[in-house]
Amino acid sequence: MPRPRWSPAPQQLMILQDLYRKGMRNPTSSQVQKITDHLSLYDGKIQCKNVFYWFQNHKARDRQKLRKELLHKMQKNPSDDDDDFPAPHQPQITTPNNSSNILDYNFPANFPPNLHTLYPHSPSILAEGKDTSSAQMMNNNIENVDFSKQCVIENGMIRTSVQGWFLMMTDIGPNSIPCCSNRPLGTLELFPIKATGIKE
Amino acid sequence: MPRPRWSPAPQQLMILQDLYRKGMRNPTSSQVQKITDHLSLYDGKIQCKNVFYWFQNHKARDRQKLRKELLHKMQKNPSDDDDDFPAPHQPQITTPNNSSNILDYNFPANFPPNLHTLYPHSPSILAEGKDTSSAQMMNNNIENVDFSKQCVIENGMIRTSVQGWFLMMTDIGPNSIPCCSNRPLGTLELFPIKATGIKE
DNA sequence: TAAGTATGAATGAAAG
DNA sequence: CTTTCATTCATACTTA
Repeated sequence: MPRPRWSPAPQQLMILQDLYRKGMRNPTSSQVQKITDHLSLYDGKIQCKNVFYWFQNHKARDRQKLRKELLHKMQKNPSDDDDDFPAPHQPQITTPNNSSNILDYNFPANFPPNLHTLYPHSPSILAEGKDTSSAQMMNNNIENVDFSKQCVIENGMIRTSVQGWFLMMTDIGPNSIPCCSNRPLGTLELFPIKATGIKE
Repeated sequence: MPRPRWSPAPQQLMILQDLYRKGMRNPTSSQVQKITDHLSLYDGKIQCKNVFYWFQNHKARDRQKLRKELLHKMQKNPSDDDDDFPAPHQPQITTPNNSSNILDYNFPANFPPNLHTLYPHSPSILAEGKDTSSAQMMNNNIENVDFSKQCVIENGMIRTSVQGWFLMMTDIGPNSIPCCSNRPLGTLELFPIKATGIKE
């Protein structure tokens, strides 16, 4: 008997959207736990995986949409490729808020992400491989299989190190932005109050 | 309209699951090669990297699931435990094939991994000093547990810092890694299917 | 109801 | 290895 999939209640959706709007992209386990706990006030059947998937999907589709718009823009103004990007996002460092409400979540300094993170492709290189490395062989086609038709993904496990310009903007990791990652979560009460004043 | 990403055929999936169930976790390059070669009988478009990634993901998510279940049982009653992250599959013992094919794989001596493999430092569940990524678990968070040392030993995988990253997997031979060398390699002839001497 | 869409869920691929 | 990204599947919902 497959349980019907979770569907966020309006209140839950508002909270999630607000958190997302505030910059939350990859909530940590504790955050997911607390969010789930809080959202369960509105829907007892919510699970952590729902919150997790919600952020995954929302982020992915937001990015997808952005990518599509960008592509569309670049098709119209091909000459403006580089200038088409908005000005480099200024790191909006918000003052670390030590409020216990999770709705006071402050987005990290590197938010929103630069568009370069959407296409962080680097030219692949070939590398010498040892026959005992299974990872190394991944871009080797087996002999009796022909992949000439499709666009074979040739960049295997080896990538160049030219990544300084896009690595710095990778997102909100637990160990990236100190002001947002090392909160004393053990004593933090993320949902002390009911979510009020949230706008849609 | 090329299919951009490989999707295992049911037969392939059964074979992979069976190998995994038998204890295969980090197949060596030759093993991946043999598996890929064999699975290509069911899907000509399979590549070595597909097999490699399958094991990587399956292992990671299986481990993740184990972690969650363990924490669940240690935190609360497992009475109502249908929530949270789903189990991708349940190990179901199938009739072992005694022919000289893939199913003859014998799992290593250190399999299955006990809980110490997952928590080598006797995790204190309630510790909340550090945030873990939400992808790791959906319901509970564990404190930081460092597997790196053990993983290097156990998997024989190292990382170089040159040119991005690089995976090197040492082949577990009869005289390589002591803790994993008890594998009966003599019966590891996974795919002696081809009657014609291909090579070697 | 069929077609199209929005989105929860899952997983292959890859980055870190 | 862990974590994240991209793609796809599955299904509830919307629309004509």
